[in-house]
Amino acid sequence: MSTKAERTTAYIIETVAPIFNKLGYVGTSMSDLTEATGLTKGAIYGNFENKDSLALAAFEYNSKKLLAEIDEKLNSNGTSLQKLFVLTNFYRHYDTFTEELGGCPILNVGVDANHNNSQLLGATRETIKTIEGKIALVLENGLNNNELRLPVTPLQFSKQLFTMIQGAVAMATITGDRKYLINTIAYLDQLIAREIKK
Amino acid sequence: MSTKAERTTAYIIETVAPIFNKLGYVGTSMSDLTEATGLTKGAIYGNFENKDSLALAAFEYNSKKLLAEIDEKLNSNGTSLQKLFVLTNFYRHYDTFTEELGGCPILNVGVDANHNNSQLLGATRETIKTIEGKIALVLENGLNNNELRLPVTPLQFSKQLFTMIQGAVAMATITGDRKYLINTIAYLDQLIAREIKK
DNA sequence: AACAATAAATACCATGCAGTATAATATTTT
DNA sequence: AAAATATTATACTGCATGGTATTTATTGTT
Repeated sequence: MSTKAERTTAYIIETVAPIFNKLGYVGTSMSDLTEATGLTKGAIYGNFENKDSLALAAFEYNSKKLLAEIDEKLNSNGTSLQKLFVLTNFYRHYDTFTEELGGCPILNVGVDANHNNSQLLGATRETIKTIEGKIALVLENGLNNNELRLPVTPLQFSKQLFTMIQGAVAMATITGDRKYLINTIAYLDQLIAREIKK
Repeated sequence: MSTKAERTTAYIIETVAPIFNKLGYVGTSMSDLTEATGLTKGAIYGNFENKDSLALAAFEYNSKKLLAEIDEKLNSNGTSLQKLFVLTNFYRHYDTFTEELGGCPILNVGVDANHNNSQLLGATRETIKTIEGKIALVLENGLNNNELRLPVTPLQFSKQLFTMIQGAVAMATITGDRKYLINTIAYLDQLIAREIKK
């Protein structure tokens, strides 16, 4: 069984993660966090060194949730092509998935941290690399199994795919219109079916 | 000739615009602005009611610069298709263009303002609508001149195009890697040449 | 149950924040 | 050039910020 401190640490992180994601690093104040958690600053600073480390833990928490979900989709049963479609289908409803995270962590933290917090920015870049790698792996398997053909390297195609997806995420986030997600995913499904399916 | 106040107002806006764009609304302090402008708070508050109105003016300034550039590209001589290629070429070097703006105003302000400043968010959405409309107009002319065929409405295709572009902008911004721009634009040029050119 | 160790609450810094009233200085206008 | 006006600098609010030292409460151990 876990100790008290471990449990409150976990509680703080999961409570605080969507707030940091929504309001940004500077936009989030310690009082926002004490209010949301119902704890005092003493409790929070007893479990985290400072605001920085808390924000980083919050991002890692959200990042892990996202990566776990993507992993699950890409490890589902079926051919590489089917895995890709499961992934695109996930992103079709990405807005509802990211609701409890406080929005897309990559977009929000990536942009927010860009000129303000190099550590958070680095963590975001790592997450991006990881996702691109995961998709590339599926594509590579598809190549090896003779399921599909690619005009470029697997990693390159993965990056291209992910860029388009994140474009839809950005536009949907900023405009508040999920049609950007729906339409982009529809386009990507077509692209996959026509361009890389063998 | 312009009055003194008008000139300093303009000076403040152009000096302050990239700072707000880089650091975000909450991330930018009045002392950042007095330091950058060399003026005192008295001078700034003599020309702007508060931080909000200054941030809005700063965004409008950046937005206008961007819209003017896009207008110029889309009004260049040549066929609709050529105009599109001039536009994609502009976005290929978008990172250097937005350097003096402090980054892409749509991405930065859109994400930053999302849960923090509804007025700025509204202004960003307006800018997006305007750009999408401008591109759609070119596509419409292309249709009328029998230059191209579209699988969807001009506005829909415009949105799709812009989404992919903004995806590249987002990824390039977050990762600091302009290859995202280059590769996405290369893909879009191909797409335009193969899919919609008649 | 009593004690030791840990965790959380309280009360408090120093500092930076947006914003303002007023004084000083430019700039127009006469 | 002098007077009126508009513009900028100074000095100062009140408040919120991140962070901390210390006290109180809770937990785990003998």
